[in-house]
Amino acid sequence: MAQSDTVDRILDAAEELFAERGFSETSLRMITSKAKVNLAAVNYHFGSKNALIHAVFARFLTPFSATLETAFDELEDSCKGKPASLNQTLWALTESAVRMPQRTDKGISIFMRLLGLAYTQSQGHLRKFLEDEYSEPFSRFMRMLKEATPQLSAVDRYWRIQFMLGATAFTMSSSDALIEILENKIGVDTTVQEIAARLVPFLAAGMQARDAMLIPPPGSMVSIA
Amino acid sequence: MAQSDTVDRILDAAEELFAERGFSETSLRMITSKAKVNLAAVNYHFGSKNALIHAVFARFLTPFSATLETAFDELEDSCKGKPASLNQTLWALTESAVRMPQRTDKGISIFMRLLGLAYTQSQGHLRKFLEDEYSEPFSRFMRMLKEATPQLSAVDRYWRIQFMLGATAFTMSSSDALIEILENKIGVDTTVQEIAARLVPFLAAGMQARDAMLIPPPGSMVSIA
DNA sequence: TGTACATCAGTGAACGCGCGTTCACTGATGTAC
DNA sequence: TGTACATCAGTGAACGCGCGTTCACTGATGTAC
Repeated sequence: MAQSDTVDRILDAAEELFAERGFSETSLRMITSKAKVNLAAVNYHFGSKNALIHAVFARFLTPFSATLETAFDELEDSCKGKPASLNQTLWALTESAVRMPQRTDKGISIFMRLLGLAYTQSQGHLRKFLEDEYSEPFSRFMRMLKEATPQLSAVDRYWRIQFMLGATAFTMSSSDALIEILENKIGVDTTVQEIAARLVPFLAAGMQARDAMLIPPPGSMVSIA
Repeated sequence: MAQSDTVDRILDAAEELFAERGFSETSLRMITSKAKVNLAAVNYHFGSKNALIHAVFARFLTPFSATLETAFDELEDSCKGKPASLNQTLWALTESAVRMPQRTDKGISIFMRLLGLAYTQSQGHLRKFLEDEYSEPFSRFMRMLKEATPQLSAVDRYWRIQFMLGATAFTMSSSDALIEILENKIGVDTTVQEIAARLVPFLAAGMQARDAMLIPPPGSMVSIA
């Protein structure tokens, strides 16, 4: 018998369908029929649907977090003790995502979309799994952001980081659809790399915005010039 | 018999559960037992689960788009033919959302979370419903953004608008959770209004970032200073 | 080398369950004459 | 004013369906002696 590829076929099909439709909207029967394997094979190899979801994430997050650690190491080495700049930190993250070896040409957008879903769909078990397995590179990224924005108060930084995560997860998770809309509207074709290249300056500018926080008194907002 | 409030009780329960758990993860049985009405009442009053989802959105979107139209009218009046600034446009939107009469104190975050879900969960019927019913204020907002950022190319503007939508939908849709995390971490309590007040300058700065788009040649990214 | 047994990947069919929806029915209120 | 009928909100129970999971089983390969 040739070395079994059932496990990989299941993971490939699951990854694509989850990214397309979300977790609860994707049934095991969809996955197994796309993967051309027996329905029972999922539970045989993975144990449960939730464990399959974890395996899908582990397959791309484990190499990604290794790549990311290396990129952060190199960045910190090249900075010789001084903290890396905000732009450098964001680029290190972006480049690590974009340069990941991809199984398909849709690789990056599937990857981003899954991350977005993980954040968005309230799957308790998944959140817990990700926290248990991948909190370290995440914490490190947060630490570097903190060092790169010493002018911000902790509260400002917290919210602005959420805004960044939102813009990124949201855009990247719908990148396919957004690229298609732009193609239809203006006839311009776009790669995920180009989106990332536009996103980084937007995020950097937002993070470094002057703290213009002021809540206009009720009623005055519209009329002030 | 007292005037029936079954319809409202169903809408209240559905709104809260949808915001909490998403659409497919919320069953009619959860809704009817929370609303303390008979299971069959949903199909009696609304016809189907999808129609109930539409009704939940219509109940808050219809007054909101009216409020928004008024705010935009006032803003354009006060500008006397000149285009409104980016800040003014964003504030008009934010204020309209924040000032909406709320049924409960959780009103705004439920509202934002539902909008985020509508964008995020791939419910074809819902996207179509929203496009059919509420495309006008959305198009108007887009037009005003275009006039407020004449320096941007159409492509730049398109992507930056997506980044703004992402940051907003994402943050606001998780606002409850994010506020709680901050409370636990730093002991600071936050209102949705304050989040909005921090979000607007972030978005404005991002929209107006210098077009620093450049893709570093592969390999050079980490090492350049 | 031959035989007996163990391991393993995979299968086909069924399980019980919760889902959205339907349907015949009730009982209160409104309307026509 | 009384009676017959229509309308309407709501109900209880059941429907068929797709779901994740389980289980007894097969057949190929590996291992022990």
